[in-house]
Amino acid sequence: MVYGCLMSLDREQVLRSAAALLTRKSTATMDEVAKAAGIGRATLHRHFAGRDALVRALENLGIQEFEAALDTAALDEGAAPDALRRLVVAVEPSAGLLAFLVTENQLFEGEEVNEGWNRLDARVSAFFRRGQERGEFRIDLTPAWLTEALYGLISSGAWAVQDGRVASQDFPYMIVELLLGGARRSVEQ
Amino acid sequence: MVYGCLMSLDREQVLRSAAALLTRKSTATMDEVAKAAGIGRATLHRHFAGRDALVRALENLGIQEFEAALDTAALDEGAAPDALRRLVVAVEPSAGLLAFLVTENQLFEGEEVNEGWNRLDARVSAFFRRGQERGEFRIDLTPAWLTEALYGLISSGAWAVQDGRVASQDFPYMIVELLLGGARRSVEQ
DNA sequence: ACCATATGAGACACCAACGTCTCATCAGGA
DNA sequence: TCCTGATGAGACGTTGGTGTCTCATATGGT
Repeated sequence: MVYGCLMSLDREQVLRSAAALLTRKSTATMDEVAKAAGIGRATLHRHFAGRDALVRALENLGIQEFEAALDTAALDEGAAPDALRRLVVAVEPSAGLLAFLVTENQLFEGEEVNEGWNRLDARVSAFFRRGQERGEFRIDLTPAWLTEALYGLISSGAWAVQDGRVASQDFPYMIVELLLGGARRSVEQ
Repeated sequence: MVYGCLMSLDREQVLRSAAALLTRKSTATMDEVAKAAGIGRATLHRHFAGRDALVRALENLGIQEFEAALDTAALDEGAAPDALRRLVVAVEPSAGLLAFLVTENQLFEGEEVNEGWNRLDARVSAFFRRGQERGEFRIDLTPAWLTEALYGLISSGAWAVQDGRVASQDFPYMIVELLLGGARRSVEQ
Protein backbone atom coordinates (compact mmCIF):
# COMPACT_ATOMS: atom_id res chain seq x y z
CA MET A 1 0.00 0.00 0.00
CA VAL A 2 1.74 3.07 -1.28
CA TYR A 3 0.68 6.65 -0.79
CA GLY A 4 1.46 8.95 -3.67
CA CYS A 5 1.17 12.45 -2.38
CA LEU A 6 -1.32 12.88 0.40
CA MET A 7 -3.92 10.27 -0.39
CA SER A 8 -4.01 6.96 -2.15
CA LEU A 9 -4.80 6.87 -5.82
CA ASP A 10 -8.00 4.93 -5.16
CA ARG A 11 -9.23 7.45 -2.68
CA GLU A 12 -8.47 10.27 -5.06
CA GLN A 13 -10.45 8.67 -7.87
CA VAL A 14 -13.36 7.83 -5.61
CA LEU A 15 -13.38 11.44 -4.49
CA ARG A 16 -13.39 12.64 -8.08
CA SER A 17 -16.36 10.56 -9.12
CA ALA A 18 -18.18 11.48 -5.92
CA ALA A 19 -17.63 15.13 -6.74
CA ALA A 20 -18.93 14.61 -10.26
CA LEU A 21 -22.02 12.82 -9.03
CA LEU A 22 -22.85 15.09 -6.11
CA THR A 23 -22.42 18.11 -8.35
CA ARG A 24 -25.24 16.77 -10.47
CA LYS A 25 -27.35 15.30 -7.67
CA SER A 26 -26.49 16.74 -4.29
CA THR A 27 -28.80 14.30 -2.48
CA ALA A 28 -27.18 11.18 -3.89
CA THR A 29 -27.09 8.19 -1.57
CA MET A 30 -23.90 6.62 -0.26
CA ASP A 31 -24.96 3.63 -2.31
CA GLU A 32 -25.21 5.73 -5.45
CA VAL A 33 -21.86 7.33 -4.72
CA ALA A 34 -20.31 3.89 -4.39
CA LYS A 35 -21.95 2.63 -7.58
CA ALA A 36 -20.79 5.73 -9.44
CA ALA A 37 -17.25 5.06 -8.28
CA GLY A 38 -17.52 1.44 -9.35
CA ILE A 39 -16.91 0.13 -5.84
CA GLY A 40 -19.00 -1.45 -3.13
CA ARG A 41 -20.60 0.51 -0.36
CA ALA A 42 -18.43 -1.25 2.21
CA THR A 43 -15.28 -0.14 0.46
CA LEU A 44 -16.61 3.39 0.29
CA HIS A 45 -17.06 3.29 4.05
CA ARG A 46 -13.52 2.01 4.41
CA HIS A 47 -12.29 5.13 2.64
CA PHE A 48 -14.64 7.61 4.32
CA ALA A 49 -16.05 6.96 7.74
CA GLY A 50 -19.44 8.32 6.73
CA ARG A 51 -21.30 10.83 4.66
CA ASP A 52 -19.99 13.71 6.75
CA ALA A 53 -16.42 12.58 6.25
CA LEU A 54 -17.01 12.32 2.51
CA VAL A 55 -18.40 15.83 2.30
CA ARG A 56 -15.52 17.12 4.43
CA ALA A 57 -13.06 15.46 2.09
CA LEU A 58 -14.84 17.03 -0.87
CA GLU A 59 -14.69 20.35 0.91
CA ASN A 60 -10.95 20.00 1.35
CA LEU A 61 -10.59 19.00 -2.27
CA GLY A 62 -12.55 22.05 -3.39
CA ILE A 63 -10.55 24.36 -1.16
CA GLN A 64 -7.33 22.83 -2.40
CA GLU A 65 -8.33 23.21 -6.04
CA PHE A 66 -9.51 26.76 -5.57
CA GLU A 67 -6.30 27.62 -3.77
CA ALA A 68 -4.32 26.09 -6.62
CA ALA A 69 -6.33 28.18 -9.06
CA LEU A 70 -5.48 31.27 -7.04
CA ASP A 71 -1.81 30.36 -7.22
CA THR A 72 -1.98 29.67 -10.93
CA ALA A 73 -3.72 32.96 -11.60
CA ALA A 74 -0.93 34.92 -9.90
CA LEU A 75 -3.34 37.60 -8.80
CA ASP A 76 -0.54 39.89 -7.70
CA GLU A 77 0.91 40.26 -11.15
CA GLY A 78 -0.15 42.64 -13.87
CA ALA A 79 -3.44 44.39 -14.36
CA ALA A 80 -6.27 43.31 -12.10
CA PRO A 81 -8.77 42.63 -14.91
CA ASP A 82 -6.28 40.31 -16.59
CA ALA A 83 -5.63 38.57 -13.30
CA LEU A 84 -9.36 38.05 -12.81
CA ARG A 85 -9.60 36.47 -16.23
CA ARG A 86 -6.73 34.12 -15.38
CA LEU A 87 -8.47 33.18 -12.15
CA VAL A 88 -11.78 32.32 -13.78
CA VAL A 89 -10.06 30.28 -16.47
CA ALA A 90 -8.08 28.41 -13.83
CA VAL A 91 -11.10 27.78 -11.65
CA GLU A 92 -13.38 26.57 -14.43
CA PRO A 93 -12.63 22.83 -14.03
CA SER A 94 -13.57 23.08 -10.35
CA ALA A 95 -16.64 25.22 -10.86
CA GLY A 96 -19.13 22.39 -10.50
CA LEU A 97 -17.57 21.14 -7.29
CA LEU A 98 -17.44 24.66 -5.88
CA ALA A 99 -21.08 25.26 -6.76
CA PHE A 100 -22.00 22.09 -4.89
CA LEU A 101 -19.95 23.11 -1.87
CA VAL A 102 -21.43 26.59 -1.79
CA THR A 103 -24.98 25.29 -1.56
CA GLU A 104 -23.83 22.60 0.85
CA ASN A 105 -22.26 25.19 3.11
CA GLN A 106 -25.44 27.19 3.22
CA LEU A 107 -27.18 24.39 5.06
CA PHE A 108 -24.37 24.02 7.56
CA GLU A 109 -26.06 27.01 9.16
CA GLY A 110 -24.63 27.60 12.57
CA GLU A 111 -21.86 25.01 12.66
CA GLU A 112 -18.27 26.12 12.38
CA VAL A 113 -17.09 26.31 8.81
CA ASN A 114 -13.80 25.07 7.48
CA GLU A 115 -11.29 27.86 8.06
CA GLY A 116 -10.01 27.22 4.55
CA TRP A 117 -12.89 29.25 3.18
CA ASN A 118 -11.84 32.23 5.26
CA ARG A 119 -8.36 31.97 3.80
CA LEU A 120 -9.74 31.91 0.27
CA ASP A 121 -12.16 34.74 0.98
CA ALA A 122 -9.30 36.79 2.31
CA ARG A 123 -7.18 36.24 -0.77
CA VAL A 124 -9.97 37.04 -3.21
CA SER A 125 -11.11 39.99 -1.18
CA ALA A 126 -7.56 41.33 -0.98
CA PHE A 127 -7.29 41.00 -4.74
CA PHE A 128 -10.36 43.15 -5.29
CA ARG A 129 -9.08 45.68 -2.78
CA ARG A 130 -5.79 45.86 -4.61
CA GLY A 131 -7.64 46.44 -7.86
CA GLN A 132 -9.51 49.27 -6.22
CA GLU A 133 -6.33 50.84 -4.90
CA ARG A 134 -4.80 50.65 -8.36
CA GLY A 135 -7.80 52.51 -9.70
CA GLU A 136 -8.89 49.61 -11.88
CA PHE A 137 -11.96 48.60 -9.90
CA ARG A 138 -14.68 50.92 -8.70
CA ILE A 139 -14.70 51.66 -5.02
CA ASP A 140 -18.43 51.92 -4.41
CA LEU A 141 -18.73 48.12 -4.44
CA THR A 142 -17.10 46.55 -1.39
CA PRO A 143 -14.49 43.83 -1.84
CA ALA A 144 -16.70 41.54 0.23
CA TRP A 145 -19.58 41.97 -2.18
CA LEU A 146 -17.37 41.54 -5.22
CA THR A 147 -16.11 38.31 -3.70
CA GLU A 148 -19.63 37.07 -3.08
CA ALA A 149 -20.64 38.08 -6.57
CA LEU A 150 -17.72 36.17 -8.05
CA TYR A 151 -18.75 33.02 -6.19
CA GLY A 152 -22.36 33.52 -7.22
CA LEU A 153 -21.53 33.97 -10.86
CA ILE A 154 -19.22 30.97 -10.87
CA SER A 155 -22.01 28.86 -9.37
CA SER A 156 -24.62 30.23 -11.72
CA GLY A 157 -22.32 29.60 -14.64
CA ALA A 158 -21.67 26.05 -13.52
CA TRP A 159 -25.40 25.28 -13.18
CA ALA A 160 -26.20 26.97 -16.47
CA VAL A 161 -23.56 24.92 -18.26
CA GLN A 162 -24.76 21.78 -16.51
CA ASP A 163 -28.32 22.35 -17.72
CA GLY A 164 -27.16 23.33 -21.16
CA ARG A 165 -28.45 26.87 -20.93
CA VAL A 166 -25.07 28.30 -21.86
CA ALA A 167 -22.27 26.76 -23.88
CA SER A 168 -19.43 25.32 -21.84
CA GLN A 169 -16.85 27.12 -23.95
CA ASP A 170 -18.36 30.49 -23.09
CA PHE A 171 -18.10 29.93 -19.36
CA PRO A 172 -15.03 32.06 -18.59
CA TYR A 173 -15.94 34.78 -21.06
CA MET A 174 -19.48 35.19 -19.76
CA ILE A 175 -18.41 35.40 -16.15
CA VAL A 176 -15.45 37.68 -16.58
CA GLU A 177 -17.16 40.02 -19.00
CA LEU A 178 -20.20 40.40 -16.81
CA LEU A 179 -18.21 40.77 -13.63
CA LEU A 180 -15.84 43.29 -15.14
CA GLY A 181 -17.93 45.27 -17.58
CA GLY A 182 -21.53 44.59 -16.65
CA ALA A 183 -24.45 44.33 -18.98
CA ARG A 184 -24.61 47.97 -19.96
CA ARG A 185 -23.25 48.79 -23.34
CA SER A 186 -20.51 51.30 -22.80
CA VAL A 187 -20.60 54.46 -24.88
CA GLU A 188 -17.10 54.22 -26.27
CA GLN A 189 -17.66 50.71 -27.58
CA MET B 1 -64.52 29.84 7.44
CA VAL B 2 -63.86 32.68 5.09
CA TYR B 3 -61.37 32.78 2.27
CA GLY B 4 -59.84 36.16 1.58
CA CYS B 5 -58.36 35.95 -1.87
CA LEU B 6 -57.01 32.57 -2.80
CA MET B 7 -56.02 31.13 0.52
CA SER B 8 -57.01 31.48 4.11
CA LEU B 9 -55.24 34.02 6.23
CA ASP B 10 -53.88 31.27 8.46
CA ARG B 11 -52.42 29.38 5.57
CA GLU B 12 -50.84 32.55 4.24
CA GLN B 13 -49.13 33.33 7.54
CA VAL B 14 -47.95 29.76 7.99
CA LEU B 15 -46.47 29.96 4.52
CA ARG B 16 -44.72 33.21 5.36
CA SER B 17 -43.05 31.88 8.47
CA ALA B 18 -42.13 28.67 6.68
CA ALA B 19 -40.50 30.72 3.96
CA ALA B 20 -38.58 32.72 6.53
CA LEU B 21 -37.38 29.61 8.33
CA LEU B 22 -36.53 27.53 5.29
CA THR B 23 -34.65 30.46 3.84
CA ARG B 24 -32.38 30.33 6.84
CA LYS B 25 -32.30 26.55 7.27
CA SER B 26 -33.34 24.71 4.17
CA THR B 27 -33.30 21.34 5.94
CA ALA B 28 -35.69 22.36 8.69
CA THR B 29 -38.00 19.63 9.94
CA MET B 30 -41.77 19.73 9.58
CA ASP B 31 -41.75 19.94 13.36
CA GLU B 32 -39.49 22.98 13.27
CA VAL B 33 -41.62 24.59 10.59
CA ALA B 34 -44.69 24.05 12.74
CA LYS B 35 -43.00 25.40 15.85
CA ALA B 36 -41.76 28.43 13.92
CA ALA B 37 -45.31 29.10 12.78
CA GLY B 38 -46.55 28.73 16.34
CA ILE B 39 -48.83 25.81 15.49
CA GLY B 40 -48.80 22.09 16.05
CA ARG B 41 -47.42 19.63 13.58
CA ALA B 42 -50.88 18.13 13.05
CA THR B 43 -52.30 21.49 12.06
CA LEU B 44 -49.42 22.02 9.68
CA HIS B 45 -50.29 18.72 8.03
CA ARG B 46 -53.91 19.85 7.79
CA HIS B 47 -52.78 22.84 5.76
CA PHE B 48 -50.19 21.04 3.65
CA ALA B 49 -50.45 17.37 2.90
CA GLY B 50 -46.71 16.89 3.37
CA ARG B 51 -43.33 18.35 2.92
CA ASP B 52 -43.60 18.20 -0.85
CA ALA B 53 -46.87 20.06 -0.81
CA LEU B 54 -45.35 22.71 1.45
CA VAL B 55 -42.41 23.25 -0.86
CA ARG B 56 -44.75 23.36 -3.84
CA ALA B 57 -46.82 25.99 -2.10
CA LEU B 58 -43.69 27.98 -1.36
CA GLU B 59 -42.71 27.63 -4.98
CA ASN B 60 -46.03 29.04 -6.08
CA LEU B 61 -45.68 31.85 -3.58
CA GLY B 62 -42.24 32.70 -4.87
CA ILE B 63 -43.38 32.60 -8.48
CA GLN B 64 -46.36 34.76 -7.63
CA GLU B 65 -44.21 37.32 -5.82
CA PHE B 66 -41.63 37.43 -8.55
CA GLU B 67 -44.34 37.84 -11.13
CA ALA B 68 -45.80 40.68 -9.09
CA ALA B 69 -42.36 42.27 -8.94
CA LEU B 70 -42.12 42.01 -12.72
CA ASP B 71 -45.47 43.74 -13.04
CA THR B 72 -44.51 46.44 -10.57
CA ALA B 73 -41.26 47.10 -12.35
CA ALA B 74 -43.04 47.73 -15.66
CA LEU B 75 -40.08 46.44 -17.62
CA ASP B 76 -41.54 47.65 -20.89
CA GLU B 77 -41.42 51.29 -19.90
CA GLY B 78 -38.52 53.66 -20.15
CA ALA B 79 -34.82 52.92 -20.28
CA ALA B 80 -33.81 49.34 -19.65
CA PRO B 81 -31.26 50.12 -16.91
CA ASP B 82 -33.92 52.04 -14.99
CA ALA B 83 -36.34 49.19 -15.44
CA LEU B 84 -33.76 46.76 -14.09
CA ARG B 85 -33.30 48.92 -11.03
CA ARG B 86 -37.05 48.97 -10.46
CA LEU B 87 -37.14 45.20 -10.77
CA VAL B 88 -34.41 44.57 -8.23
CA VAL B 89 -35.98 47.00 -5.78
CA ALA B 90 -39.34 45.31 -6.20
CA VAL B 91 -37.92 41.83 -5.83
CA GLU B 92 -35.82 42.55 -2.76
CA PRO B 93 -38.43 41.48 -0.18
CA SER B 94 -38.71 38.12 -1.91
CA ALA B 95 -34.98 37.61 -2.44
CA GLY B 96 -34.53 35.20 0.47
CA LEU B 97 -37.41 33.01 -0.64
CA LEU B 98 -36.20 33.02 -4.21
CA ALA B 99 -32.68 32.07 -3.14
CA PHE B 100 -34.11 29.12 -1.24
CA LEU B 101 -36.21 28.04 -4.20
CA VAL B 102 -33.28 28.30 -6.60
CA THR B 103 -31.13 25.92 -4.57
CA GLU B 104 -34.16 23.71 -3.92
CA ASN B 105 -34.80 23.45 -7.65
CA GLN B 106 -31.24 22.41 -8.29
CA LEU B 107 -31.74 19.19 -6.37
CA PHE B 108 -34.96 18.40 -8.20
CA GLU B 109 -32.58 17.17 -10.88
CA GLY B 110 -34.56 15.48 -13.59
CA GLU B 111 -38.12 15.96 -12.39
CA GLU B 112 -40.41 18.30 -14.22
CA VAL B 113 -40.20 21.85 -12.96
CA ASN B 114 -43.07 24.18 -12.33
CA GLU B 115 -43.90 25.81 -15.65
CA GLY B 116 -44.18 29.11 -13.79
CA TRP B 117 -40.40 29.38 -13.86
CA ASN B 118 -40.38 29.13 -17.62
CA ARG B 119 -42.86 31.99 -17.78
CA LEU B 120 -40.68 34.11 -15.55
CA ASP B 121 -37.52 33.19 -17.42
CA ALA B 122 -39.20 34.17 -20.64
CA ARG B 123 -40.22 37.57 -19.32
CA VAL B 124 -36.80 38.38 -17.88
CA SER B 125 -35.04 37.05 -20.92
CA ALA B 126 -37.28 39.10 -23.21
CA PHE B 127 -36.47 42.17 -21.15
CA PHE B 128 -32.75 41.71 -21.65
CA ARG B 129 -33.29 41.10 -25.34
CA ARG B 130 -35.26 44.31 -25.59
CA GLY B 131 -32.46 46.16 -23.87
CA GLN B 132 -30.03 44.74 -26.39
CA GLU B 133 -32.22 45.77 -29.29
CA ARG B 134 -32.45 49.28 -27.91
CA GLY B 135 -28.68 49.39 -27.81
CA GLU B 136 -28.60 49.74 -24.02
CA PHE B 137 -27.24 46.28 -23.23
CA ARG B 138 -24.28 44.62 -24.85
CA ILE B 139 -25.05 41.87 -27.28
CA ASP B 140 -22.10 39.56 -26.62
CA LEU B 141 -23.77 38.28 -23.45
CA THR B 142 -26.82 36.17 -24.22
CA PRO B 143 -30.17 37.03 -22.62
CA ALA B 144 -30.20 33.54 -21.12
CA TRP B 145 -26.92 34.17 -19.36
CA LEU B 146 -27.94 37.61 -18.18
CA THR B 147 -31.08 36.04 -16.74
CA GLU B 148 -29.06 33.37 -14.94
CA ALA B 149 -26.65 35.99 -13.70
CA LEU B 150 -29.49 38.09 -12.34
CA TYR B 151 -30.83 35.12 -10.39
CA GLY B 152 -27.37 34.28 -9.16
CA LEU B 153 -26.66 37.78 -7.96
CA ILE B 154 -30.03 38.05 -6.25
CA SER B 155 -29.33 34.79 -4.44
CA SER B 156 -25.79 35.79 -3.55
CA GLY B 157 -27.06 39.11 -2.31
CA ALA B 158 -29.71 37.47 -0.19
CA TRP B 159 -27.21 35.07 1.41
CA ALA B 160 -24.68 37.84 1.95
CA VAL B 161 -27.28 40.01 3.67
CA GLN B 162 -28.44 37.03 5.70
CA ASP B 163 -24.92 36.38 6.97
CA GLY B 164 -24.27 40.06 7.54
CA ARG B 165 -21.53 40.29 4.96
CA VAL B 166 -23.22 43.18 3.21
CA ALA B 167 -25.61 45.75 4.59
CA SER B 168 -29.27 45.10 3.85
CA GLN B 169 -29.78 48.65 2.63
CA ASP B 170 -27.12 48.23 -0.04
CA PHE B 171 -28.78 45.16 -1.53
CA PRO B 172 -30.42 46.74 -4.58
CA TYR B 173 -27.54 49.09 -5.27
CA MET B 174 -24.90 46.38 -5.16
CA ILE B 175 -26.78 44.06 -7.45
CA VAL B 176 -27.89 46.61 -9.99
CA GLU B 177 -24.55 48.41 -10.15
CA LEU B 178 -22.61 45.20 -10.59
CA LEU B 179 -25.01 43.74 -13.11
CA LEU B 180 -25.17 46.94 -15.14
CA GLY B 181 -21.73 48.44 -14.85
CA GLY B 182 -19.50 45.64 -13.64
CA ALA B 183 -16.53 45.97 -11.34
CA ARG B 184 -14.25 47.79 -13.74
CA ARG B 185 -13.84 51.45 -13.13
CA SER B 186 -14.93 53.16 -16.30
CA VAL B 187 -12.60 55.74 -17.78
CA GLU B 188 -15.09 58.57 -18.01
CA GLN B 189 -16.07 58.26 -14.36
C1' DA C 1 -75.46 27.18 27.73
C1' DC C 2 -74.77 24.37 23.78
C1' DC C 3 -72.71 22.57 19.87
C1' DA C 4 -69.61 22.33 15.94
C1' DT C 5 -65.23 22.92 14.50
C1' DA C 6 -60.42 23.62 14.81
C1' DT C 7 -56.41 22.85 17.42
C1' DG C 8 -52.27 20.88 20.11
C1' DA C 9 -50.10 17.11 22.05
C1' DG C 10 -48.76 12.82 21.70
C1' DA C 11 -48.63 7.89 20.24
C1' DC C 12 -47.84 4.90 16.47
C1' DA C 13 -46.16 2.53 12.36
C1' DC C 14 -43.38 3.25 8.33
C1' DC C 15 -39.55 4.10 5.51
C1' DA C 16 -35.22 5.41 3.56
C1' DA C 17 -30.70 5.93 4.45
C1' DC C 18 -27.06 5.09 7.44
C1' DG C 19 -23.28 2.51 9.76
C1' DT C 20 -21.65 -2.06 11.09
C1' DC C 21 -20.84 -6.63 10.47
C1' DT C 22 -19.87 -11.17 8.25
C1' DC C 23 -18.36 -14.03 4.68
C1' DA C 24 -17.01 -15.76 0.28
C1' DT C 25 -13.95 -14.37 -3.30
C1' DC C 26 -10.00 -12.65 -5.55
C1' DA C 27 -5.28 -10.86 -6.41
C1' DG C 28 -0.56 -10.54 -5.39
C1' DG C 29 3.70 -11.67 -2.91
C1' DA C 30 6.62 -14.94 -0.50
C1' DT D 1 1.48 -23.40 -3.33
C1' DC D 2 0.17 -20.91 0.59
C1' DC D 3 -0.95 -16.76 2.88
C1' DT D 4 -2.21 -12.13 3.53
C1' DG D 5 -5.00 -8.31 2.64
C1' DA D 6 -8.44 -5.94 0.09
C1' DT D 7 -12.91 -6.24 -2.02
C1' DG D 8 -18.04 -6.82 -3.14
C1' DA D 9 -22.33 -8.46 -1.76
C1' DG D 10 -25.51 -8.58 1.41
C1' DA D 11 -27.73 -9.03 6.03
C1' DC D 12 -28.74 -6.54 10.14
C1' DG D 13 -29.98 -3.13 13.62
C1' DT D 14 -30.45 1.92 14.30
C1' DT D 15 -32.03 6.39 13.56
C1' DG D 16 -34.40 10.62 12.12
C1' DG D 17 -38.08 12.27 9.80
C1' DT D 18 -42.56 11.46 8.02
C1' DG D 19 -47.56 10.73 7.74
C1' DT D 20 -51.66 9.12 10.25
C1' DC D 21 -54.40 8.60 14.07
C1' DT D 22 -56.74 9.60 18.53
C1' DC D 23 -58.29 12.37 22.14
C1' DA D 24 -58.74 16.10 25.26
C1' DT D 25 -59.13 20.97 24.99
C1' DA D 26 -60.14 25.50 23.28
C1' DT D 27 -62.67 28.70 20.42
C1' DG D 28 -66.47 30.85 18.34
C1' DG D 29 -71.13 31.21 16.76
C1' DT D 30 -76.09 30.69 17.93
